[in-house]
Amino acid sequence: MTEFSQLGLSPTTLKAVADTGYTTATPIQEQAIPVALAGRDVLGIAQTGTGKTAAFTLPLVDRLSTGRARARMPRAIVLAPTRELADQVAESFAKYAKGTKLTWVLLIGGVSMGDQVAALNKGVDVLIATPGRLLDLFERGKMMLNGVEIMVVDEADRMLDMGFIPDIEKIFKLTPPRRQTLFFSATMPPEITRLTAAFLKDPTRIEASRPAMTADTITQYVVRIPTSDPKAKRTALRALVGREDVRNGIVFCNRKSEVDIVAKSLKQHGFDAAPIHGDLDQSQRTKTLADFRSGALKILVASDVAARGLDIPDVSHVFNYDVSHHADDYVHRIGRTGRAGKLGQAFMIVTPADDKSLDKVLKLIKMDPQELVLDGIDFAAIKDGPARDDKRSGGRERTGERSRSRSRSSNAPAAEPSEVAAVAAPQPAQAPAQETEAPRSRSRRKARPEAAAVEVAAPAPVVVEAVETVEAVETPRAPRPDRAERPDRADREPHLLQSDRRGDRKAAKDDTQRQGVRGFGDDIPAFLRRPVVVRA
DNA sequence: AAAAAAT
Repeated sequence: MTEFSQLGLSPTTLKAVADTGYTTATPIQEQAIPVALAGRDVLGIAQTGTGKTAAFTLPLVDRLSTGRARARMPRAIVLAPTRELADQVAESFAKYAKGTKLTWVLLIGGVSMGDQVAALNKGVDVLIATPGRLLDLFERGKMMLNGVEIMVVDEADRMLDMGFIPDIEKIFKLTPPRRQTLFFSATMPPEITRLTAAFLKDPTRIEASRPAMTADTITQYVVRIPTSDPKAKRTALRALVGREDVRNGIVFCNRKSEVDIVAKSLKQHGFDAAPIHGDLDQSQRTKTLADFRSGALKILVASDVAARGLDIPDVSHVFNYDVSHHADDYVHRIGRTGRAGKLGQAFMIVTPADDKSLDKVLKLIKMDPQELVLDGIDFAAIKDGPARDDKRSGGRERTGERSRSRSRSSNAPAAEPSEVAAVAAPQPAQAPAQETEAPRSRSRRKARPEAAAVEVAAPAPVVVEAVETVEAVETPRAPRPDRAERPDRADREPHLLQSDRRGDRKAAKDDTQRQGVRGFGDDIPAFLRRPVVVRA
C-alpha cells in the first residue's frame, strides 16, 4: 500500500488529495505519478476505474502550478473520447487544482463556442477537450499549441474505434516535440502502438491487467426470452424493472433509435425514465445525466455513450435490454453498478438471436450468470398479437403485465426488499446456465414450485430462479469519506464553463455530492486490483 | 448489427 505522500507530490497537491479523503494510491497512480513528475513520458495500459484520471491529473497540476498561462497559449491538453468523459476530467481538475492558480477550460462540441473562446483569449493553462472541437477552434485561430508542455491522451483505443486517430495525430504534430506525453489506453492494437512509437519518447510502460471478470459486488442475471420481437423485449424489460427494487438504474440498448423507443415506452408505462445518446442535444445530455446523478431521475436509458468511464456512484441496477455485440462493452456497462463498495445487480435480456454475442460475453466474464425466469408473460401472444406498438394499446401485453407490475414500478414507494434476495435459495453448482440444450424449459420446470411460494409471499409478476454464485474476489476497499470531509464546491476555483452548461443550484449541489468518490480506491472493482507491471 | 465526435 503506497500513500500519496510517498509519491513526490507537492504539499499543495497533497492537501487537495487529503481533502478528498483518500490516502492510498491505486497501483496505476503509484507507478505513474513519480514517472510523470520526473517529466518522463508515460504509456499507461489501464481501464477506466483504475484511478487513471487522478494518475495524470495530479502530476499535471503539480508540474504546471509554478508557471502562468499566456493568452491563447495553453500549457497542457487533455484529450478524451466523449464529452461526458472530458467533463469528468474537468471535475477532477476542480478537485486537485483547488489550491493553485491554474485555470482550465472544457472544449467540447454541442455547446456554444463563446465562453470557450473567451477563456482562451484570457489565457488558460489546461485544455480539456474532445478532438473535434479542439481542432475546430485551432483552425479558427483561437489558440496556438506550440506552448504545450504536457499532452494527455485518455482512452486512446476508444478514440481509435471512433475514428479519432488522424485527429490525435494532427494535434500531436501541432504541439512542440519537446512536450511531455501521458498516454493511456486499455488495449494496444497495432494502430495505437504505431502512434505511441511515433509520438512518445522512451516512455515508461505501466500496465494494469485488463478485466477478465466482473466485480464481486455485482450479481449478474441472464433473462432468456423466446423471441426477439421488440415488443416482447420491452414487456420483459418492464416486468424486470417493475419487480426489482430499483433505486436508480441504467438500461443499455445497442442502438440510439432503440434508446428512444425504450425510454418512451417506459415513460408511458409510468416509469421515471429518460434517454441519453449521442444524437441528443448536449444540453439535454448534460441535464439528464445531472438528474440521474442527483437522484431526480431513476432510470437512464442509454447507448454505449454511457457504458465506459462515466462515474456515477451507487447505481443499483443495470439492465441490458440488448446483449452487447462486443463483450468488452458488457463488462463496462455492468461496471456502472456495484461501485464505491455498494452492491449492484445486472440483468441481461437474451433472445435466441443473441446466442453469438452471449457466447462472447460468457467467455470473457468466465462465469455463468444466474438465470432468471420471467413468468406470467405470454410471449407467443405478444408476438402474434396485433402489430401495434405498446403505446396506448389495450392489448394483452399491457393488461397481462402492466397491472401487476404497477404496484412495484419505480414510481411506487420502493420499500420492499428485492425479490431476488427473498427468493434466491442457494442452489449450488448444478445451475444449468451453461448447458445450451433447452435450458429454458428446464429452468421453468425448476422454477414452478418456488413460483407458488413467491406469489403467496408477494404479488410479484415474475418468478425467480436465482442463486448467489458470483465469484468472490477479495477486495480491500477504502472507506468513503465522511460528508464533512468532502470538499465544498464553494472552495473550488470557479469552473470556467460550468456556468454555461449547468449553472443551476441543483446541479451544483449534485456536483458537491459527487466529490470524494471519483477517481480513487473506493471505487475500484476487484478485478482491477491486480499487480502492476512496470518496464522502464 | 452500433456508438461515439465539429457543423
